[in-house]
Amino acid sequence: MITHMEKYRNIGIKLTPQRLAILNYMEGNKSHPSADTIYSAVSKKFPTMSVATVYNTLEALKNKGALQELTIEPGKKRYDPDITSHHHLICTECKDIIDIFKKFKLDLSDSMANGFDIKGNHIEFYGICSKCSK
Amino acid sequence: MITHMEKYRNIGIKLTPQRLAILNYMEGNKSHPSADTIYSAVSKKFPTMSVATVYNTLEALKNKGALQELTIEPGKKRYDPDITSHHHLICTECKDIIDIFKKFKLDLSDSMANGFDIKGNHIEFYGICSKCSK
DNA sequence: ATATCAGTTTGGAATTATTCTTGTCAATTG
DNA sequence: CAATTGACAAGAATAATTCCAAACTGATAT
Repeated sequence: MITHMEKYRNIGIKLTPQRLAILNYMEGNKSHPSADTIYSAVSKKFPTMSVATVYNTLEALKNKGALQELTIEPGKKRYDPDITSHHHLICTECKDIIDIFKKFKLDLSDSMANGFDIKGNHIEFYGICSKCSK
Repeated sequence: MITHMEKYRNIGIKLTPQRLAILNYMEGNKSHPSADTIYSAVSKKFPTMSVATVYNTLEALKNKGALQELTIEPGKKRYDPDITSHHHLICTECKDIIDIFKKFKLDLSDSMANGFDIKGNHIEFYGICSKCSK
């Protein structure tokens, strides 16, 4: 059985209490929080932590493939601990984001790819959520 | 025949030299520039223009449907004068963006839509462009 | 168990992108 | 022509993020 600690060690970066706190906060988190939201939450239990640590940790975890950065809301990055390829449905009013796990066929012809080595794709569906449409 | 001026008048905002300069810069522009890039370019011919005017104009043009705002590169918005629905292929190295005009079937079941009133979608393909892969 | 050191944290300054405010001017209206 | 409105410039203010230098610490090798 793999414990949290073992799993976290496999990420390949030095474990510190601050990083553990961020990892625990992100574990299973479906709210796609921004750095600021993460900082607010984690610094409650860790009052001396600086925002720089949050940014450093998120960048390190992204580079190790432990989470993904979402470029969905203008002006800020958001983070998702689910690193499997999936898509997102975004409310243009409240910026709420929900996950879409359906697979789509998205082949580009060579001529369209224009010499690109294509690594992946991401679909954003946008609309108005039920709360905001009331 | 519709002249530029007539076409621009149809946008529905008051035309000013500054706005014309921005419209002319964006006309047919495939480079998906940021506000800063637009400011740099347009202020060469219009040295007294302020960044606020660029932001105001881009916001106004977006609201009038004369261009679209792209949330693709973290940390800054980019703008596209092509308002038809299309997708983008982004180089993760140099942030170059090229247009993809192919149509894809992207239906979501009602259960996945989760009460959302879906208005549209946008696919970003990402990869490494030929220049950067060298 | 301890020393070592590369990697990490902190707090604040700096930077970047964007928005806001204020005074001014130009165009339109009455 | 006076009043109103809309737009502009310049710079201040804000928000998100990055950078920096000094102090600290987890992991590894002794």
